[in-house]
Amino acid sequence: MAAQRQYEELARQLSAIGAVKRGLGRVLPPECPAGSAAVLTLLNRHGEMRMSRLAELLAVDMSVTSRHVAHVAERGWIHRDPDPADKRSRILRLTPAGEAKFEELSDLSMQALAHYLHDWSDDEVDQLSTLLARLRDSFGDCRAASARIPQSSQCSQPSQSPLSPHDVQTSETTRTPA
Amino acid sequence: MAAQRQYEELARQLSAIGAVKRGLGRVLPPECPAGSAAVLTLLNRHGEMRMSRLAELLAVDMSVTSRHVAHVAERGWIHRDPDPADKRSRILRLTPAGEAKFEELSDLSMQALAHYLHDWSDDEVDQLSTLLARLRDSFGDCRAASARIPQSSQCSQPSQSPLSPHDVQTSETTRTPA
DNA sequence: TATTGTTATACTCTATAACTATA
DNA sequence: TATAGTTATAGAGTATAACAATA
Repeated sequence: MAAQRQYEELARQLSAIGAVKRGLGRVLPPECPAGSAAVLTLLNRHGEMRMSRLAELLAVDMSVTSRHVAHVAERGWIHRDPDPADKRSRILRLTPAGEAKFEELSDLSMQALAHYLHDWSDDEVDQLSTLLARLRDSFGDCRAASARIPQSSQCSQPSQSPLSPHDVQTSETTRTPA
Repeated sequence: MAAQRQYEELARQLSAIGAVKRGLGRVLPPECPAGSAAVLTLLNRHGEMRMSRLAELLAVDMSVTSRHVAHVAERGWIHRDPDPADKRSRILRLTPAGEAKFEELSDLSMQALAHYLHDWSDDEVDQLSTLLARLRDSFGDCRAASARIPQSSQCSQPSQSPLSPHDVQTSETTRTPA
């Protein structure tokens, strides 16, 4: 449990981080905004999945996911095949064109990061990634059920014991068992 | 200079951090969206300033700043007095009502952070704040002049020697000497 | 009845460009 | 001519609610 002074500083930094995200977004081609890039990236990384799973990975509402997915589907970058096991669902997967587009986006992003972070050490990049993953995880813990925050108290649920850098990564894949 | 694999991971984490920001934004009262809260926070922290300075601290265009400022001014949370030294400029400063509103927002944000990050150590919070500050600084370096990113190369300008945690904070205050 | 996904609507944030007033 | 700030317009991202189809 940190001091208020530290939380204030963290809140300021989080508020300011939007500028970095916009900077990275500016290297993307106009036909592929950040939302579309996120869809392609997650499908490339995790393989085919349903809408609901993608919505969880994106951490946005399903309606938002639906719009992003429609955008990339219209451009032929993904297929939306009906799920034989559940006709309400659709299975999303990259097309060859989508894989090519992902590679193009990835190259652009990697060049930008290599440019801006040229004087960062490997450890620093890793540390930041790990802390961001854990940050998202800490917020995800208390989001789904009741987002109510009790007056100046702590989470009442049993604390998920301190995460090792390796554990953090699992949050993405364990939150949707089905 | 880190490996592509690390940049990919960082890019994913940055893309996902929006969920955290939205989570924090949800604790704010409806009459004070995140943009307004940022204005109040920066004026509270840095004291009175001009629009152009605030736009830099917010890291958004002046037109965006103008809208956020108009919103908080309409609610009586700041004053916009003409600058006697330059009649084009306006000096922004918190009103007593604005200070009270800031305290209210601060309390809400602090409660939320204390809630979600209850199992974070002091060091971890500090590390994340420091790395985020440095991240913003690294992107700010190459933003103003020519945002062109040379094909797979590095910044050609003399590298600002590795920052200590303390140096990072100065970037906000040194970028606008006038 | 509950769940998956889509669509309609509204709101926030942002950038570009045109404009006013002043330096 | 250049700069500080405002406003109009457009676009991306998001959430809520109503809806259709299926479980």
